[in-house]
Amino acid sequence: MMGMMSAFKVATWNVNSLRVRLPHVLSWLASAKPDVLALQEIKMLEADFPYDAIREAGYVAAVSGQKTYNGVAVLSRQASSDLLTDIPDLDDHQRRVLGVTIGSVRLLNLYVPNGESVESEKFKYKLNWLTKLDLFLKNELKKYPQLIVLGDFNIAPAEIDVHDPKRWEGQVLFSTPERQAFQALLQVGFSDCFRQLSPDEKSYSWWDYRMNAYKRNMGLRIDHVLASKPLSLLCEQCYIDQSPRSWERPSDHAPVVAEFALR
DNA sequence: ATGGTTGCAACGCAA
Repeated sequence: MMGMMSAFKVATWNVNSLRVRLPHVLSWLASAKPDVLALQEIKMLEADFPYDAIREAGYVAAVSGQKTYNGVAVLSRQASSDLLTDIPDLDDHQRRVLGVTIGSVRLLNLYVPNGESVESEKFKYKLNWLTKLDLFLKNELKKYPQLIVLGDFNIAPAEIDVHDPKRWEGQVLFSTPERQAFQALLQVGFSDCFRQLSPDEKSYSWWDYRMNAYKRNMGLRIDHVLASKPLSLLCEQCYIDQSPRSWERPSDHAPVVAEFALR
């Protein structure tokens, strides 16, 4: 109907192998019923993607995969179009990016490099990757006013996003250059939906498999949904669904969900 | 306390 609002529910989840986590994804889709689910670390080739199971669940899939590592996919109820798998001017064989258009919304699903440690070459690769992303997003915002950038950013933006900021200070995922890179992304014209709606909430999206980190709630908020300013005004809910992290043989990440009241 | 756990794939690498 004319003028009627409809909820557009998007989610992001680093599944750490879709081969292992397919039952988790199917179960979560059935209960959460998002319009879109962006997956990271599917760790498989497109040829091995479980298209049939995803279709039977009521979703279509756009996939950018590779063998063994990385790999991203976007599941959606509506078909997606205008797929993009690479950031211009970033020569990267690692499959970490998937842009799609769904209805009036442009989505960019990201698996930002982990960085390993602040002393490593992978850390330099991470920072360069984020710089190139920044330049890319400036142009994407001009093309797509309704833009959502979501995924595993491998950055906890602030102290409130870390269970023990003192211990994590200067470490990868929470170092100053990474946090500055995250702020630079926001400065391009995005809002961190979770933090926008819950300024004081301590809620994490990732817990290390080691040291019983989940049971002790030793987590970090490193998975994010960023919305362009026009869209952020329409964001009505954003939350982290911790429940799948407590399931049998879980991913080390939990899904982050955001709901937008599209016109 | 420089540990520990998981996935992939092959006895190491990446997270």
